[in-house]
Amino acid sequence: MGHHCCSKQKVKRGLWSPEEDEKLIKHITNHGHGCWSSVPKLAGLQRCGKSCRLRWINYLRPDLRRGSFTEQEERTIIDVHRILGNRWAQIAKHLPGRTDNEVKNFWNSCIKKKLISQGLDPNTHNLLSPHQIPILNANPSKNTDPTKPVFSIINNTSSQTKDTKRVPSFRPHLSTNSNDNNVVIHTLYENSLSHQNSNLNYQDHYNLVSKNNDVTRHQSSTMYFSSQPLVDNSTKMPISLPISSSSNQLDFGTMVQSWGGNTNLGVAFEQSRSRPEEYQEMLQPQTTIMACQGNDVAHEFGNKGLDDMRDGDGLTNMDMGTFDGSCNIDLEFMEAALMPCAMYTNVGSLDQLAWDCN
DNA sequence: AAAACATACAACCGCACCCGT
DNA sequence: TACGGGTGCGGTTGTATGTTT
Repeated sequence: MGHHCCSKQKVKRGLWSPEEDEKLIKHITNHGHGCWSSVPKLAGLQRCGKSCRLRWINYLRPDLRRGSFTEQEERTIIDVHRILGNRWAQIAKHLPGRTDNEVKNFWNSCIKKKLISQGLDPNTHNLLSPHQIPILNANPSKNTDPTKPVFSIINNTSSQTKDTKRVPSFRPHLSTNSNDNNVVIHTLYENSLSHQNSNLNYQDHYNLVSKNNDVTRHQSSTMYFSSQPLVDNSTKMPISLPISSSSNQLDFGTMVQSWGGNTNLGVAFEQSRSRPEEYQEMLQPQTTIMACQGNDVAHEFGNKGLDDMRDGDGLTNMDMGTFDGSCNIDLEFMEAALMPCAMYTNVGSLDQLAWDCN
């Protein structure tokens, strides 16, 4: 069956031969394409106009840039895709000489897998949802091949009962109040999330805290924080933010404040002082962010986790890159708690970390 | 060496939109 | 307003090539 536009014609399909290419190039070079449906007849081709157009646009056009994508192009694709989604033609406009088809193929064959291996959902660019949690290799020090992803995707659905299946139900509940430290607390959602792995069980709400009300980018760590509404009212799911990342460091900064108790712990961080000079001014005032959650998980995170990260200068340094394997943070908790706060992290660098998941 | 499998990319298909009649 | 042709777009399929078993 041919295309609608040429269903009455006897047309050739499949790969183009060099002779056909030559005919098409010659015709368009001399006469332009004009009306595509008339091109095959004028060029002496047994093809439909649609096929000619596609061949010209995607392959024969002289201004096409052939060859593999550069890192810069890849970054551009990811950044624009985060904003536009699968609008390949729009994305391709940001890449001179590239076609929508080329971008789409590159995305599907390469970028998509790369994002998944980094624990990111290629559709939303957020961390993968809890039931798709990418489990960090229990002993990453054994993973010496830098080309291999540090995550593998495990679908836990079958091992979970209906009651404990971790399907977050987000109910936007935006409110703002301040504590004595002038830290603005935004309660983003109430999240009925039940988690019974590792004998942990919590059902609480999460908060996002920042000292300023703007979307803030934690430059040196590629972690992102926002005090803007982060829930899409129609889908009730977190909104992804159009932020690009360039660093592959994971640097939480320094903990400067904590408050609350076992049921509502807040942890505030000061940006790492190791961030590049050029960002010092841009990121003022010092960003303070937190993960806030409840029950045992908070306790575990707040006490054991931070203590284990204490370094020699007496401060609780959260530079994840310095972990030596003694840290006992519950990765699942981290994701569950941080993702609803719309924190984005380039987890590709997590191969620097050594976790003791036991 | 050959079969099976995986990957990349070219091409196709169906649909939606625009525009002229 | 309805209709039809032309075009563009995104999803999907097909195929050549590379890799593994």
